[in-house]
Amino acid sequence: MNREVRVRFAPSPTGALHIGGVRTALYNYLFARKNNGKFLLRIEDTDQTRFVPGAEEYIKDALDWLGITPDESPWNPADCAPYRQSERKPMYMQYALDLVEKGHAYYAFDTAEELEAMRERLTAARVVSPQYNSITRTQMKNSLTLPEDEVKARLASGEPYVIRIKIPRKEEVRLNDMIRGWVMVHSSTLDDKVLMKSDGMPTYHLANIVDDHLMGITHVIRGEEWLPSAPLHVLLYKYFGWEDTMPQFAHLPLLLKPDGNGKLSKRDADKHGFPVFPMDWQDPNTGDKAMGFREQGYLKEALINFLAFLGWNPGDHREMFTLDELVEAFSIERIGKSGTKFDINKAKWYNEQYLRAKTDEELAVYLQNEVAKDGLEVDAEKAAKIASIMKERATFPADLWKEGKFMLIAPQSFDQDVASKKWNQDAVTVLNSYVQELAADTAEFTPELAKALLEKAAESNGIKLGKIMQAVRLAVTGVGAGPDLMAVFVIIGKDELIKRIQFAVSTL
RNA sequence: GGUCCGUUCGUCUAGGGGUUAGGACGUAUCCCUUUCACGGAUAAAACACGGGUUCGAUUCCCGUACGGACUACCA
Repeated sequence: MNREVRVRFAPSPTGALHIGGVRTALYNYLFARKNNGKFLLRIEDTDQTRFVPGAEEYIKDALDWLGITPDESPWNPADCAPYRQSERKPMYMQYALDLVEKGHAYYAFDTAEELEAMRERLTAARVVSPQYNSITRTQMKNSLTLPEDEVKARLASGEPYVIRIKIPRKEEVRLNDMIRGWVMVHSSTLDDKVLMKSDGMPTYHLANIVDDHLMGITHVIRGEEWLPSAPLHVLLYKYFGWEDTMPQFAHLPLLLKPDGNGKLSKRDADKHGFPVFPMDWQDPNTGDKAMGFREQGYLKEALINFLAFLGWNPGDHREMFTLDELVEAFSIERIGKSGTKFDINKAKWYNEQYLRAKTDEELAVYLQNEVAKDGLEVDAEKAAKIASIMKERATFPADLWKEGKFMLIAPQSFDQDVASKKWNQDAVTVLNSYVQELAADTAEFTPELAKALLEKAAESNGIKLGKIMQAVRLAVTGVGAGPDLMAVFVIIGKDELIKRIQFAVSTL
């Protein structure tokens, strides 16, 4: 059967969207575009206790920023609206009830205390994995053990209850994961998961299957943390009678900590000083702040390219890919199986590549913004010139200004190390001559002219230029390293240049 | 503990029964150069271990070890 490819990204709005979630969204987007299908966003907010204001908007903004905007979502709904599970609440119960009728699910009235007591009892009896399953359910309060009359009475009285799936005692459950191949699990290791919670909301397991079915989802591309519950999902498709249209599963390798082991977390961000969220975020409840890639100066092109390569590769030696090129090259077959450590250095490298690829005019805008933050101004033309000589040594747009402040601000002090090694009488002599040459010349000030005049000043004193270049740089910029000096001279202008040299000579 | 998943340079990975095991980031050295950077070149650096199958395994199979995920009325 040939259905239109439809995939979904289904985050839970419980905080900032983790970078691993962004990668999942990206892969879904790429797969949808590659196959001329649709990419939908569904908000999985069935846990009302974990609602965090602003989290939903954060998800939307992050995807928009990166250019992986869903075709269907709460903000641009289509045929499958609504796209928020909380708004779909009324439609889940009928499906749960359908399962109860078919004998694949049942009511359970156990309280939290009773469940806890059961687990303790089993643990004491040294049962390896205490769970609500085909054995233990016979000792609990549910519609399988209670008389029919009592079940009806309890339901009628409004007593809280949940609906649990009735996992078969012995059955081999198998699924063919697109990344991992056949995965087989015996039903005896599964437990009777809650499908409908006592607050009337479905759990993830139920809502996920019902919505994917109703929304015509053809492929479920999600993180590996879902693999253990996938057999349960397969069983649900079977019990609903939706096997024919059951989506194909693809469980993505996890994003791991850069050091040691384990899943990448916010703690790693704090520890290593790099972001694990796409954008800045402040939790409205706790006040906790987290930095974002965007605010740290990562370009969206770089983040996308970096993320795409965390677990996937094109099979050749190409490294640089635009979003469109990724769409063209993407395939699930080329996604790896093993977990991926998060290496921020690679992200920085990508950032440098994309930064240098930007035009001077684009970069000038970034630079002007940074300059403005310091209460200064620079016109677009000059900003572009600064950008052109600074971008080769910048990782982030902010570096253009951070590393190039001397372009607009005369040095008030000088690097002592360089001064002690390179500053000498020869340098002073040449610089004094240079000032005279500069003052006397009336031609248009160009890098070539600046160089010619400097050479003249050195030669007339019988001093080799190479001997005093570092000192000249120090005098004008205050530091011993930076872009081509003659280009710097022209940008700061002849008058300012003379002033700086005079200040340096009288100070050093 | 149980279930499931995984394991090629420090990191991301290509490859696949016979290869000098390839690329990228990072690291080191050299070249370019007025410095730094960019760029170019070179180098060090990997098939977890043990069995089996085979003429031959890094590649296929089985174990072991190690790592990870899951094990809620959270997703």
